[in-house]
Amino acid sequence: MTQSQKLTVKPYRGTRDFYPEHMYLRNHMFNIMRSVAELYGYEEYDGPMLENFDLYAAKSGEELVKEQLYHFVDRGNRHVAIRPEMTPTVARMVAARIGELPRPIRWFSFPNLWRYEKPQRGRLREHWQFNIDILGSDSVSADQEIIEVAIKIMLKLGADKKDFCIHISDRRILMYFLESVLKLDPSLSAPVCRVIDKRAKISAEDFNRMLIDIGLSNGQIDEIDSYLNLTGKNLSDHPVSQSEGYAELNKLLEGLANNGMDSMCKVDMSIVRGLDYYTGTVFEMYDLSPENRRALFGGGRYDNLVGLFSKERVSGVGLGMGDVTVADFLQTHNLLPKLNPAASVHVALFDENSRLSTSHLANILRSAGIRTSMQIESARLGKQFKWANSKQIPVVVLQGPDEKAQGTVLIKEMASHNQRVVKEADLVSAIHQLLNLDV
RNA sequence: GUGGGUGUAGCUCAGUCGGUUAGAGCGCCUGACUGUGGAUCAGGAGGUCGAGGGUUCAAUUCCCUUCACUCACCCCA
Repeated sequence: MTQSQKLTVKPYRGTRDFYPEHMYLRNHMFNIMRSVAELYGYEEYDGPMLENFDLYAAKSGEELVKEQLYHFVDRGNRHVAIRPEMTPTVARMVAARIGELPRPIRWFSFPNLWRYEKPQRGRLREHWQFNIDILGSDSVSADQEIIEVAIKIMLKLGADKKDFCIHISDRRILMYFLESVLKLDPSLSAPVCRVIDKRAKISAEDFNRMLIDIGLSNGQIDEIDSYLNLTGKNLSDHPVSQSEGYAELNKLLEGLANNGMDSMCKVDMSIVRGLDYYTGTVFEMYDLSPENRRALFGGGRYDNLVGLFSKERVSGVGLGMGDVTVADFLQTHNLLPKLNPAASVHVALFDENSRLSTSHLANILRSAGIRTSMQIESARLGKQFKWANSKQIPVVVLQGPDEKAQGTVLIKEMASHNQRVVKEADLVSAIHQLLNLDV
């Protein structure tokens, strides 16, 4: 092979390699999410990365299927898709056992998802997403629980209460507003929703012009303005307080306040969300740092996705949290975890003659539960210490001929440069002591 | 899909108004130091200057195309 024929080392466009330091961060985030989910009694599941193409053709947005879905025909002539989202898989799995699963169903997962995007900040072709759902309950308490889990995760990741805010709305209030207050032609509601969704990002002039372009009157635009300015306080005076969604939203806020979560939440009528299948509560979490003002993740209540597969109606509420956006949040707020050394102790190898006894020493440490790496290639001791230093391993153990003859071992603490000689029998306790001091 | 910016060593970047053999810092390897790492010193490896084509006596430099990265849109969570 000539130079020009060498394969590229770059990962496929829009995907990432997770080197150990990246994997460490991903595991850090996911371990915290997992522990909070389990604390609330949720169970972990997973599904295949490949699904029947029809699963997405049925319900996911047209854009998603036409432009962004990875799909192919397999050797058995089946039309197969790589999952772009997890919700259809959850719905399918729940439907398959609809008769036997005790409800509510509390599940979570960490799927990798694929979309044929043009890669850009915060959007890649493959990303991992923490998905958590509660299915089989219509109660707003389920909505509350999902939001609580999200908040607990943020706090456990190290976020301050002032670092983030969950913006909450309810699709039913929005629908009531559009139909009964604004008396909008149903064909206009989708484009109007899209403009409302965008309002935070665009100027008031652009906002008004877009609504005029759609065909709204100035009076209607004023109505929309005052609707979007509603908060929890003045909501009760507005005509939408007649809607079913209003009562539900109130209950949700009451529940959150009861558990001390209300300071991290606020009513925001401009929250719409793109997916068609949301029917009730919708929410998005925002980073409050000026450097990273954007939605971190979102979710909401979707009624009857399970109905695609089953006669039975099962509603659910859930959220998806992407690894990319959460990592951005941690970085913005200086919350990235310190990389843990791969081993606590490195056992140096004096020379080839001491290989067997050195290997035995290393195994004594491992039996005691101490993470221990051992020198493989014999090399100059300076090189071995240098290696341990570059891997930030805090302790190096060495048994040369002198120590061997006396039944002792040399222990060196790298940070302080201190070293001492202990009896072989005291090795484990001496290491334990050192490592505890370190922490 | 649309528009802007950027591609030079593993990384961060200089440089070339077109002209011998393309540089620095950091990192890596070797040695000074055959029982000890963060310092110092010396040396070394590593580049078809993103790729292809064009203009020219001569292209890393100018032109075209293409690919990749990146930002903003579009779209979407």
